[in-house]
Amino acid sequence: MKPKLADKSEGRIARRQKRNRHALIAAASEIMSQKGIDAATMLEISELADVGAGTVYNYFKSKDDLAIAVLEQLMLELALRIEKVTDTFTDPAQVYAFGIRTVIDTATHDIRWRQLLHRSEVIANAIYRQMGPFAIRDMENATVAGRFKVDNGELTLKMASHAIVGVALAVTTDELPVEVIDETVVRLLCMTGIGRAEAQELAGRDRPDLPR
Amino acid sequence: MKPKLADKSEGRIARRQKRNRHALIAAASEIMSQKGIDAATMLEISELADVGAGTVYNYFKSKDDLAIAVLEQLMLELALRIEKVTDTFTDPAQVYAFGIRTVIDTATHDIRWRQLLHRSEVIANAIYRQMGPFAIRDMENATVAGRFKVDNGELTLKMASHAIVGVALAVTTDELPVEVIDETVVRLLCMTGIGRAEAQELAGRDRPDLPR
DNA sequence: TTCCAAAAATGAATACTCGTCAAGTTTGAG
DNA sequence: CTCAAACTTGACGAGTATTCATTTTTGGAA
Repeated sequence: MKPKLADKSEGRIARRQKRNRHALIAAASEIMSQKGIDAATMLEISELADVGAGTVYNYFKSKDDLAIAVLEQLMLELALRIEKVTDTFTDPAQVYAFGIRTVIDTATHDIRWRQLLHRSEVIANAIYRQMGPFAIRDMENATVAGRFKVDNGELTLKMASHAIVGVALAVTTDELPVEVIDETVVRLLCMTGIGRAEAQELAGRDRPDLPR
Repeated sequence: MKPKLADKSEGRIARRQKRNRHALIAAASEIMSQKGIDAATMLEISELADVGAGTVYNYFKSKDDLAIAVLEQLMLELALRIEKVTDTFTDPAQVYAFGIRTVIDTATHDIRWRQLLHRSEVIANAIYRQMGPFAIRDMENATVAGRFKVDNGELTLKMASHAIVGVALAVTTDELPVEVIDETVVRLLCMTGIGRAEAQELAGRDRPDLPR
């Protein structure tokens, strides 16, 4: 800690560490998506990432910590992809609606997400934390524009993220039919204070494809 | 399985089995509430229930199965206590509102629930399954009475139960202040198709104490 | 280039767990 | 009393997350 490193060297270390961290998250993502978080073992993950078993703990406090990192990365990627598309939208309410819809669609259809839904509070939290900055901004914009009436964005998003995970879980386990997704989106939009008719119109609009 | 037992004897066996089952659920409830579901060990539980370690598996398929039984019992008790009070209500919408409110209050304030919230999908499912018959009946009654506009009670309850757990978890971890509970109830009522003003009035009504 | 202390990586060892199962015990009808 | 079915038991197998003493790597200083 004494010898301060020059810029170049600091970059080197940081880069290698970032490589390991990345490799670990990628490996964990791969295995956890396939077998579920609980069934994935730290040994498997470290082997796929090509590091020693103990090395994982230089980067993550625990298995749960690693799972959280995996889910937050997954969510951040999705949030950024959504951002790429919605920055052309003129109606801020539509931006929020598109976000909600895309998250629940992805959670329901993307195979990689299915296994992860069984740790609801972790994935709901990842949605809350990563989508938060975007979603709350959208809700505020839509409120200013007179479309929504949201006075507590954090609460609205907290409720929405958990509800989304709950419905996605019910759909993937065939407890509820996929058709409920449409209605779910409408209900979540209603929670923002917009009228039901407007919510249905919003939810029914054409949605552009996501990039990548 | 061949020799059919007489009524008296059947009662004896059944009673002993019921005792064991009850003791196991009570012990698991005690320990899981204190240390959390994951940290509770099957050995501890079997010792507190005063049965052999292997005996637990004669009554429950797995630790998760036992946890589910614990949570469902906890929820059923609450549902019945709610039922005791609300059968005097004349407005079916108020019955639903009272139920929602009581569940979120209990989840937030009862120490026994705190640790259990960390397995969101399990507890949300317990709420869904045990409150379901009551809550969905109330929503239908309220819809017939013209107070609510619910066409899919299962979906509404699924969303509500997960949202409740999410908010309760956020409140117990100080992520959100307890004050959000009022607004949460209003929002969940809004999801039933009732207007916001009516929802606020409903949520603001005096609530009788629970029995026991 | 060589040296060295600090940082990082390693994987064998630790400490525990869930769930199984062969052996023993209880049950109640005959 | 006898016996077979049903239940109970706790030691044990199979595996796991995490730790830690040891080895390897790193990058500035001489």
